[in-house]
Amino acid sequence: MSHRPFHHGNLRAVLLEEAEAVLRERGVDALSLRELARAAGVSHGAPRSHFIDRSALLDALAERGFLRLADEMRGAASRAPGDHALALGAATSAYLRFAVREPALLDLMFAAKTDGPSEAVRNAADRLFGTMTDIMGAGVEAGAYDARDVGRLTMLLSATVQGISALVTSRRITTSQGEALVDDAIRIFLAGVSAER
Amino acid sequence: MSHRPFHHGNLRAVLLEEAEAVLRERGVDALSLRELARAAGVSHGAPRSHFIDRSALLDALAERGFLRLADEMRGAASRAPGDHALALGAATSAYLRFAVREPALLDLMFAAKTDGPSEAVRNAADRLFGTMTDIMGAGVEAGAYDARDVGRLTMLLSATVQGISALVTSRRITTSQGEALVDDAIRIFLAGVSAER
DNA sequence: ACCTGAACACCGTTCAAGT
DNA sequence: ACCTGAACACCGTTCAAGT
Repeated sequence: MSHRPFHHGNLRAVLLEEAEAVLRERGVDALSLRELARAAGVSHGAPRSHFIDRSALLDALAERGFLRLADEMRGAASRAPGDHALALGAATSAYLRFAVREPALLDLMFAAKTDGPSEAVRNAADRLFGTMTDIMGAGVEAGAYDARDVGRLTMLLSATVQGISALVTSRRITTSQGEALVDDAIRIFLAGVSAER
Repeated sequence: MSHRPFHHGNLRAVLLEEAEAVLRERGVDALSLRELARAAGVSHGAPRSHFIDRSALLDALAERGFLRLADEMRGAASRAPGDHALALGAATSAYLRFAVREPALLDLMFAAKTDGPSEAVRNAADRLFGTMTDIMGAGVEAGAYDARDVGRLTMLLSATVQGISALVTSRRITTSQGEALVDDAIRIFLAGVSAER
């Protein structure tokens, strides 16, 4: 049975993987459903069974991007369980590395879509934000700042890391300038909140 | 003479203006050279005389975006010449308003292009950064921080404002949350740098 | 449930030709 | 110098038909 040993039930996964590669190597503009279909060895109409249109594919990519980034940040932070400052640095540094590795994907994740994000994308973005909140929450027990500052500190830090990533991926600054900037931001934020009260 | 009273020497300007409108109302994906040509009443090959290809048009849009944003920030800051904190708040708030007004354009300005920004776009981005540096520089005379902190404070602030804008345009947070966040960021940055030394 | 393949409308890009 | 219009290759999307 199944003279097409490859995609039987996993065409969706194959398309997504290939799409991620194209995105990484040639950018969004080079992403075409028909080309993905050719690469997967199926007819040009086949992707339709898994993605209603091109933007649905882009949404799925953005969704997976958020989930991966959340995982990578959580993983980085967990490798320095005792030291909160170190964990925070590791997590933000993981964000920046993701940005450098997948610039077009990050663009997609924060694209200004006219109708706003789909529910799936929104949920995945919330997952990332939740992960960041968890990481920042650990700073309270470490005595780095007050519990009631966690919310806005998390928002502020995620915005700043995203902004620094945008500067790096758009080639406004180098990766190492970006790294130094992230370190600066964390230090100044922590100094700033404690100086404020 | 000139039975086509409209575009004689200004087709380029007409195309750009129409392109900005399409970008604002329907996003980048809806931007087509052929449609712009139709709207301008010229043949589909005509834009070629002014933009070598679609990405050259996008570059021109990004370039103009940077120049406009720089102007708007400078204008906002100059309306509070005496009070540096007020001027800084006005300038960053102008950034955020630009982001809300032109989300797709801002995306274009910070897009992660595979080959990096063109020279024209890079120069325009430098202009924006120069404007921000000038605005931050005024804080030294006002005694808000040390002259040698201006560089990284400017980088940090521009990254943060860009990141907050991205959160707003991607509908992760509301505009008013974004405004509050910008105010927070400025206050914490200024508290942080002075606490550091 | 998933994929094929024809059909349609639209696009970017090139280029010889006009003015 | 700028614009026209044909030509080409490619695309997204739809849909009846197959398995």
